[in-house]
Amino acid sequence: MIKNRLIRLLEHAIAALQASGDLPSDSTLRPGIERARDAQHGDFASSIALSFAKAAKCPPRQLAERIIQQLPGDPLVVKVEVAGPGFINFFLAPDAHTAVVRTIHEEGPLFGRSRIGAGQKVQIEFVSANPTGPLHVGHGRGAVYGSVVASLLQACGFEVHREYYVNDAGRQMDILATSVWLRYLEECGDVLPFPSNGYRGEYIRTIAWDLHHTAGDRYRRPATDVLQGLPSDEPDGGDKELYIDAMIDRAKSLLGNDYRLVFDAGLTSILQDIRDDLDEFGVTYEEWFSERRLADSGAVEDALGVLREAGLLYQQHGATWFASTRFGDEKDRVVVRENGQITYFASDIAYHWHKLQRGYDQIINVWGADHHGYVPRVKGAIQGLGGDASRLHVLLVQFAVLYRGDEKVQMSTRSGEFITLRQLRGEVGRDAARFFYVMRRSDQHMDFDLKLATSKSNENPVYYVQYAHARICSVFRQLDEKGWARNLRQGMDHLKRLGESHEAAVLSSLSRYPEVVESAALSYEPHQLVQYLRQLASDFHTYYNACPFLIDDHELRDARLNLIDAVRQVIANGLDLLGLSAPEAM
RNA sequence: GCGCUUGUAGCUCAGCCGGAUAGAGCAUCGGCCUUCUAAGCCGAGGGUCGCAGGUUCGAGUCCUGCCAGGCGCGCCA
Repeated sequence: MIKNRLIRLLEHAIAALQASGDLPSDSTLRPGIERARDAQHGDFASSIALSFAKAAKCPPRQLAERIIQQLPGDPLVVKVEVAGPGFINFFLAPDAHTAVVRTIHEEGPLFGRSRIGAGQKVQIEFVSANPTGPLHVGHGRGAVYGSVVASLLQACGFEVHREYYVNDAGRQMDILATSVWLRYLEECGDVLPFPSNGYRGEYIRTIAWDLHHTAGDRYRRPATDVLQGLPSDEPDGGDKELYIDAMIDRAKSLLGNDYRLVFDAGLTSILQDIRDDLDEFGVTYEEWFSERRLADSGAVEDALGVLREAGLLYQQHGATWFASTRFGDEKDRVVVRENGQITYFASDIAYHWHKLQRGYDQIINVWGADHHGYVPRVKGAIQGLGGDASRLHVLLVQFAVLYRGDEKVQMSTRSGEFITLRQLRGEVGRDAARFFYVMRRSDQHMDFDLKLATSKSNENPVYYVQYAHARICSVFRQLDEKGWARNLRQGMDHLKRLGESHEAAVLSSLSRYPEVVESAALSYEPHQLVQYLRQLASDFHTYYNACPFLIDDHELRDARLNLIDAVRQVIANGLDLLGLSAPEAM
């Protein structure tokens, strides 16, 4: 990267000034350099003289002059000047601008990838929705965001392990199993009241129907036994939580060993649906990590044992507490309830302990933003377990609010009426859905306009980038139809003829790509890549309208074809990282 | 009430480690298809960067207060 090359030149100059005593040697400022916004300011600009001026006790412009005097020569740099209050502007040689075309051609799909993360292992957990129902649109954003962050890190050389934590243990799953069983009994012909706290979705009936279809009446129990002696449910003035818990116990006692089979029927059906759904959405994992298997391995007891030995657990009111306030949490948290059951948090402690033992350099959790209050206790748990909490990065994803034009699409999980991710994909398509989910910063609220995402018009930003790719492919088809062929070598030999301002803009954008991938990856911000691709596409469309490519001057023609082929390659590489297709025709 | 977070053009949003004249898309208005795909391009209008202080060579960016929105404050998951 030319940027790093310039930084090294500056570092050299700073070191020289420090050696001669013109700069204090204890200053640790790294030379900052950025792309000039205005072409009049050259290609790159550094404000280092401005930030160093005070420490050097020297006016900024004068300091800038001294730094320039100490800069080593570089064939790619044709001019360096002081401008404004003390900026150092770098002007690059024409060869430095066009070299990227050659590089892109040589590296092809690998262009933009780097090795900065080489040797580092990253675990990233995302989505991890409870397998109690199909994924809805709220899960979609985290799914795309997590998968793109993973791709970006991988492109930077990190060894990435994608993981879905399957909450296949715990009370919610018991509620699911019981809901399936009650619907199953209805299939058997028994009319029973359905718990107000049960899962009412239509998919439960489907699972129950399948179960009845394959197992007949095997799991049927007399209705009187099912209902006898239960507390009253909420509509009858009772407590819905107590009622559902009693119903769960009833299911377990009446079904005995069969309970597990009903439970697994619900679990495997829903989990398979989720896997298929994500797969079709371009979201894949190295591992589906089972909470139940973790619990069965005794990991919870082990992890709590570690905390106990560290003196971080105590008993109060019959429950076991973790002293998370010692690590900055607002209050201590229960890990084992009075009734002896472990909490979700205890299970999560065990899971994170397991992650720690696997030796990752970074542990990334993608969570819905409503879980932000949960972060301190998990970080506390990691510290309590003797781990390094700075290795845990919790990336919060805000919910997307759905609109259809100006109309807000109401979402209600309670009633079981929500738009599923599958419905969204069906309505707007995979590419548009993915694009919309990552086009904005994920830690901020976003409005997702279904009408806009569905439109196949110029209103839809998805097609803008893809269209640039298709247009370039079309140019090469036209080249064929004219009976011409691109002379790659000749084009590379005449890159210097790319002197139009539009060509300069395209070249500049192309050379930024590796910087963007690196920045987007290290800051976990896929939207940077989206913004970049829109800019590159814009540069190309402008160029396309201003300059013809298929011209008689074959030297210039080949140079231009090489340039737009480089654009095509970079757009394809970028779309690939986003999990989007790069159509050759639209 | 406490904690976290957001406030940038009519709307949706970018804005890099604090840098030079705050940007894009949509919407509005006006142009460009006998020539490589008009899902495109060119141009115009549109801003007290929520408000008030502070930090400094320099603040949309950092700090404090206030106003407004969102989220979180279970022996739920």
